[in-house]
Amino acid sequence: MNAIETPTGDELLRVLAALGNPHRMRIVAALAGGRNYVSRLAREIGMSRPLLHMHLQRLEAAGLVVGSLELSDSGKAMKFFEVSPFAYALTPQVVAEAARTLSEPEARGGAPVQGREQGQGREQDQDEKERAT
Amino acid sequence: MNAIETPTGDELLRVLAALGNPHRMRIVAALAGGRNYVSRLAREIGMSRPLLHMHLQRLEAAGLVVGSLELSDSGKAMKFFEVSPFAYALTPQVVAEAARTLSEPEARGGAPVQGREQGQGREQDQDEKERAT
DNA sequence: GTCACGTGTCAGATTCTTCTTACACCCCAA
DNA sequence: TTGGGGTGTAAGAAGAATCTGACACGTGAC
Repeated sequence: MNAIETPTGDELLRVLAALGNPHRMRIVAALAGGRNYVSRLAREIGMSRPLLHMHLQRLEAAGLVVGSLELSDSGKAMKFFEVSPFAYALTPQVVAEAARTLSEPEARGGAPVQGREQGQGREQDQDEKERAT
Repeated sequence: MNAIETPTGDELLRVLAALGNPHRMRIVAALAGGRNYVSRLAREIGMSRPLLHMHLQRLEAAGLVVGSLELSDSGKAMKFFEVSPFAYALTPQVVAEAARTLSEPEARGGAPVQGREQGQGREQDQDEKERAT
């Protein structure tokens, strides 16, 4: 199901913000060449593990990669990551459509729940005379 | 010429970072509905003009909108903006391809030149033992 | 037990982005 | 000259993102 569909505003926003970072682009690129576990990936791309961990969280929250904790043959728990086959089209129309379903800042940054909370319909309507000299 | 092509790493990065912001998504959405000039657009989407100016700069630097200073019939100089017909495909392969041509942080943030500086071929190769306790 | 290698997470410093406020300039109308 | 509406930009505050270093835990090999 990697057909190109219309994402919600928050989803597209998460995807774009996640991919709009050079480190995360490199991470996705590295994982596109095959799955890998965190420590090894950190070594390969020259990044500290805590940092990589954070970036992977962001990518996973955006649905761009998926991680699974597996047991190696030697009994060590290793977290493998791989890219999910995402496919987004980026055009003015798509952006315009997505922008209509953008939620408020609090709802976005607050809790990364995937349950849709209803749009509050709050549009901006004040006529903002900010030039008050 | 809005055919879907392979962007350079820096270009794609600028596009994604530019679009990965709720305000800028709304700006693109508003401009997708027709061209507009800065002050009016600021009033319509409820944003201060200096702030909108900054966001528009970012969008223009990413090539997503184009602005042109025009003279109104009453002689006032007005800066009109409109969306450029961009079209990017966002898939792991595209990201992987783009990531190979990512330049260094200084070159990215430093000067937004569009002249292509040749890829320096610097891959990460050091084996980074960051665990030095 | 100790070491090597895997996992995760937290606190704090640093750096980047965002946003407001204030200023300067131009043109036309009253 | 004053006022309204357009433009642009710069300084500094506020906030968010990034990054490091240190900690805690688990397992297999020596």
